[in-house]
Amino acid sequence: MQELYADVIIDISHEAIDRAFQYVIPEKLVSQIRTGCQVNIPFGRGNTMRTGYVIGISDRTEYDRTKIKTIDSVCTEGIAAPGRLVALAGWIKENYGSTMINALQTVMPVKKTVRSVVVRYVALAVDETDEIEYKYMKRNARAKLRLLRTLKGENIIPMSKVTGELGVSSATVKAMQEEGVITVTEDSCYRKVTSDAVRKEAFMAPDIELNDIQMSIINEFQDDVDKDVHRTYLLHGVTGSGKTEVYVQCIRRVIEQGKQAIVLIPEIALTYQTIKYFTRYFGERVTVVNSRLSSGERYDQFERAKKGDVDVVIGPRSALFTPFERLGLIIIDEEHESSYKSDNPPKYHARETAIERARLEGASVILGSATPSVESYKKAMSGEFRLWTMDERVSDRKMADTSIVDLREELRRGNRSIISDELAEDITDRLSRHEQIMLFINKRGFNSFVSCRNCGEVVKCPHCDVSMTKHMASNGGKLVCHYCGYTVEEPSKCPSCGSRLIGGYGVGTEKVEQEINRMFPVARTLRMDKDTTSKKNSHEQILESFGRGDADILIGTQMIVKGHDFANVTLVGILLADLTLFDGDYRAGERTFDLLTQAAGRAGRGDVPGKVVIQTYKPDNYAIVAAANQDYRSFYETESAYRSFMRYPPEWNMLVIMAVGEDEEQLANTMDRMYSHIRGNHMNVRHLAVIGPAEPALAKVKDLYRKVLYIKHRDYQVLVDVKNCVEEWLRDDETREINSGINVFFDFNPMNMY
DNA sequence: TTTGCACTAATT
DNA sequence: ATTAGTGCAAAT
Repeated sequence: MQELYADVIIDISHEAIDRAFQYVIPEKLVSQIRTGCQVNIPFGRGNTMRTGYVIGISDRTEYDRTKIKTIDSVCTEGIAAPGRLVALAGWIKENYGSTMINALQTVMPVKKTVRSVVVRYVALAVDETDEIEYKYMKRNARAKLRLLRTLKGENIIPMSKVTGELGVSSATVKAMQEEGVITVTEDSCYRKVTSDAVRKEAFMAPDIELNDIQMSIINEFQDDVDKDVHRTYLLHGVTGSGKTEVYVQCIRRVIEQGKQAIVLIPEIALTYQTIKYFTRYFGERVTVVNSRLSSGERYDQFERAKKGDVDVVIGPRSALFTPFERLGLIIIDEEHESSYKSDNPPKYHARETAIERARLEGASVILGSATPSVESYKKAMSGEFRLWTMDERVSDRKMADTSIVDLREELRRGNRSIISDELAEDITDRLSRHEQIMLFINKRGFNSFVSCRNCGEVVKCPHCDVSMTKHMASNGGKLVCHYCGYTVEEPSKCPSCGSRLIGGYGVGTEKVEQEINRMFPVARTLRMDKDTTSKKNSHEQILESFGRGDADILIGTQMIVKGHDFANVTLVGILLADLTLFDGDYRAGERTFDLLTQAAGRAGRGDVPGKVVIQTYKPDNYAIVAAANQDYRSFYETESAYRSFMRYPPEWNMLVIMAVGEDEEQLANTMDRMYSHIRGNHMNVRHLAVIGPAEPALAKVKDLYRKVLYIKHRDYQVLVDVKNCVEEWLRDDETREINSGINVFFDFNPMNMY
């Protein structure tokens, strides 16, 4: 019989061995070992027993057979949840393309980094040091002596100082520890994640009366839960229709069954408000993970979850991997958000991954959005997802009035400013009534580019092949690259032809603020974009300040649209709705629709009806018109027809293979070879489109050249086959030599075009 | 020549 | 992370 081999990731947190090692699977263990198993294996020169995770099984060796050792045993009390998470990691690796290590690290609660939080201290273990000091001097044990003398003066010092400043190796410390001269102590700290203020409101939820739609949805969910039926539900609810209340009630049903729930929300929505809402219902049985937690703190939360100390975990994408023992429900709020797609490998989508995890563990999934992704809505239409629709606002509040302003018309009338006459009039009106205004423009900076009117040259970043954005500083203009952060002083004459006719074009948030201050000197303005929110908490501070009424007008990029709700905002101005339309990728229409719908949803949440002014050069565009009418269905019909006509997702699937390298010529060579290899291996696959190699819109970032191949096919699995084929080709020794220094990434159904 | 120490390289 | 092997300098 053919001998089988297992790829094992050793449970040691060190970069150099953070890869798979092959082991022989002994015959008697063949039946027990599968991907995700935890095994004991001999490792290293001393063959010390260690644990590891089986991440793959194959029948061929990729290493000298005589040097392959044998698996000792299987860990029987295999921790169930992480075991399944390894299987999930395997699924991620297969479907999104990455190394297993990357996939494992994404999925597993990272022990590696938790170590960094454990602080180790070194202290003297003996009272009398003279004798030992003399002994070390005699033996010329310089490192030991150094440590001993330092300890004499300071009693206790952190390990980092010993290995760093003092230059004493860990081996020496260990030796001294064994001699009994010193002791090493570990100190790990647990920290509370939710603030005291939030905890004070635990279990204080008011009894909200549910409306009929909410009731029927919850009842249906209850029925399914009782029958142990697990599905994916798409909750399509307009802003203010009470989606969160539905989430809470569904979570309750799941907890009653003794199961746990994960709630995913976009990072930007992870605010004090959201946490408070859930804490009111679930008290200290709910916990929060977010990127501001150190990985150690996150590990603590994961451990609490695993032990069963909490029932609900709220967090961004990464919270999906909370190791609950009995997972019952995964909720993804604002499921259309692009932040659910990871932007580094493995580029997994949390929505699809959540559905897979739910399948593996027998749980349900609820996807919620006011503007569902075309992908999800299509599945809801086909019956793959159960569709729940809530199209009424909870307390009968009216939708805002919307007005589309044609900027071409405005220009013809001679208004060259950023603010149309209609919007200006509305602003004046709201200011006089002491109501608040939000102005939205999806570009930060002052001018979006700087060009020369003499020679037409646009100033580009020397590292990135992108035009540079002009920002205003106290000491004049600066040009900033939004991709790598490279900054230069604004040139006074054209760097290419020397002409003085050089100037900035295109409007950003800074320019808008200046213009507003000029037109409405009495108005107090606040600006919110990546530049004003770089500091910790500044995001919340700006929103809170605006909520208190410290300013009349809030100007910002999309982050203001996804922020809080303000009762006093009665006017929302979208200054240039088509900015997102010109992004040039197939999701541009969807992104525009989402942004506009959300922006419109900001107006008129209080008692006063709101108004939305959408300024655009394309007043007839379907996404803009549909958003103005708050008509999701009509948007979906048009968008979905366009997607299938153009062979884009979700009708078709798409794989982008990107290669990155310093040497442009070598890169081109690699991509040509890759193209031929794919073609050669998929000759019999009908309707497989292989496009490229092409230059992406950003052909160079941070001095690294990029080239892409686009692969399209109806069947996702075909794309996975292509990916596997390329991966195998990359592993080949001959190819590896030619491709050295080039990195290849895969992106399935990308969220941004390359 | 022996011994203890610091450092390196490799892990299937 | 662990450890066998290496070279070095002091001790015998």
